[in-house]
Amino acid sequence: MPDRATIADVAERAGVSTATVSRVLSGVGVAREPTRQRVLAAARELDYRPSGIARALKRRETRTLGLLVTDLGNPFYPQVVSAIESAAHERGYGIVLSNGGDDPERELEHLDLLVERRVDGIIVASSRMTGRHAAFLRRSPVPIVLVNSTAAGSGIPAVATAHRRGAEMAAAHLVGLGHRRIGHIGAPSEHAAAAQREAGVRDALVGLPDPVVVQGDGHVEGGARAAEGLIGSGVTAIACYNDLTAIGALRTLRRAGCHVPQQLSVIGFDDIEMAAWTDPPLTTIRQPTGELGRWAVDRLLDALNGSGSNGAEPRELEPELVVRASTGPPPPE
Amino acid sequence: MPDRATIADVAERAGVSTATVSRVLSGVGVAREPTRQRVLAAARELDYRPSGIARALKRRETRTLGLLVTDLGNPFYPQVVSAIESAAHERGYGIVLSNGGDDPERELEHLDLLVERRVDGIIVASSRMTGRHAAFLRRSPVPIVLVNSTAAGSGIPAVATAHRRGAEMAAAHLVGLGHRRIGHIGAPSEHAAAAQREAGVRDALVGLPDPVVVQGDGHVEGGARAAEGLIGSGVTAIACYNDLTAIGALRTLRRAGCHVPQQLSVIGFDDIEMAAWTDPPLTTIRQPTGELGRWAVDRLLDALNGSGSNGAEPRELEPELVVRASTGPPPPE
DNA sequence: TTGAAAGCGCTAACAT
DNA sequence: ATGTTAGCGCTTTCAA
Repeated sequence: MPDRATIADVAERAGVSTATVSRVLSGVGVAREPTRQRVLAAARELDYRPSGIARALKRRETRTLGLLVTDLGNPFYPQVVSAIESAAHERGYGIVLSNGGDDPERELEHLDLLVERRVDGIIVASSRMTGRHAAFLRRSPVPIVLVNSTAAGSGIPAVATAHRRGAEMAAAHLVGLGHRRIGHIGAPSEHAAAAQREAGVRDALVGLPDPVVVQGDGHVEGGARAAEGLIGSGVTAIACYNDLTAIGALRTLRRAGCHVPQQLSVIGFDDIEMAAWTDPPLTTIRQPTGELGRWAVDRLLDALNGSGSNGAEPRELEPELVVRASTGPPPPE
Repeated sequence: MPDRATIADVAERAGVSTATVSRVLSGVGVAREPTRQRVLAAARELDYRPSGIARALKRRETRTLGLLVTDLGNPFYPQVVSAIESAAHERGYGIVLSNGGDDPERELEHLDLLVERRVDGIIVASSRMTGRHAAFLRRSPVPIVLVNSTAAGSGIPAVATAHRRGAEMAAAHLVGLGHRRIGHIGAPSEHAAAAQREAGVRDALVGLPDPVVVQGDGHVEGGARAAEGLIGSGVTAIACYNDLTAIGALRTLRRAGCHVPQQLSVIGFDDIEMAAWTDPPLTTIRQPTGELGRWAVDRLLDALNGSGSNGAEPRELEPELVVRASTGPPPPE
């Protein structure tokens, strides 16, 4: 492959200085029309592509954002990644993807690499958020924003779904259908949203019996196991921590010969794509992934421009109830 | 934020030249131990991180690979992305993610951006591959490798699952169970693997009736619709283009009151995570995503080092039959 | 063993 | 309206 044309090559061919080429191509400053045309022609003929590297070195910004994801295995995250990529792209930013795994050490290493690559900012999308985790994120030499998890008190800006509100909507939906004894399959406390979602369920249950709470693991297996504990507990509906949990619960119930929603209602959280494909299709709370991505990117860019309404409260986005077929009125007594 | 320390700052603090700092930190060349220590200390004290940008400009390589994905909506791709990211990371490369969408125009634009960012090479992961598509990929000024789709005759290196072989394994599994009349739900021909998978099914059916082939769309909806056409066709088993298709088929069959696998067997392809969660859990052909990622990265790096065993045949990787519960013997006559 | 200096390809003052 | 020039932060000859 012949070496790529540089700005000097274009300048020479067009018979102008590199400065002029730069001006014409970046549309900044002015140039007489004939000059402009010559430059454009030369650039085209040489198939010239400006070097983002050289530009980044000069401008001291790469127009690149780091995206650190810990759990691409959860089908919710690809949606978020996709949304973030689109939002960034629209604003002229590229995304360097880092698959953190769940090991903070490894994650620290990834962070370092992102910093060496001189990303302008970093988005961390992860459901789990421990204190240790937050501690080293705070030390980042680059602006960070968290998506869908908050590092309480760390001052790290975050944008998240209104988890508590969403869970309340879920439980309220069940109550509205006539359910009074409600079960909740929760997630371990390192899931940043676990406590809020449980609280939300309780919010909807004022004046009603407390929910029967059992612990899952945020995945299908945990949901399946936890659901066993709920069978015969007298609950007529289960609000699950997330869709994966609900899918597990659905499986257990089916195997136990328990009909959903005739005998028991199940509601999830997230609205991952496959929620529509379960049997019965899952009623759930949709997280606004598109908005989440857009806000995360915008907040980060704000921070870069110093116009940071920084720290402050996490920005909360409203979720939405999606009624499908896994919920219905409780069975008659 | 105070400006990041540069190599000059470190040099000054350690009382040496920048050249020495560079040598010590990149471990190239030699330095007396005391010098080394002083440099290391200075770097640590200043929390120095070399600028990958400046380095890239000098070395003319970014140690970054572009990853162009067209269909993050298909749950198979996150697995591939994850595998590629890990493989690249292990070899010291970062990944710039581009979410192509399915529009070749848009994709071209993404490609351009990757080139401007001076990625060292590009991996394209996409199930669809039209002639037009291949045509512009061939013009890329940067080495490309295709994952799981081949651009026949384009000479673009590719690594893919042995689709034909996999489909044959699927159909052979059904035949082995005693099935003789087999249905196949295919995908539109712009899916690079569609033809091969159909051929594979036929391969396993020598001496048996031809398969009954109906067309899906590679997604759940298409699978569901296509399966309707198969009910009452006399087939006792369905080999599906992929898992999403199979999930759609499962849904249709359940609604039609047709028991799987007692009355009809269903087998998928891909082994996406949720294949294990369907009801019944889906028997399928597992694509070796980890290997796929590793090979793709390695092939690309080979091309970068000129040691390209280039063009040549697409490298084919062996899939694996995963038997779950959606397949069984045909019903007695 | 270490240092001086010349770029890598661009942009942005500053001149003209 | 256009050109000259000084870097951005590194690596890498080449000299000492």
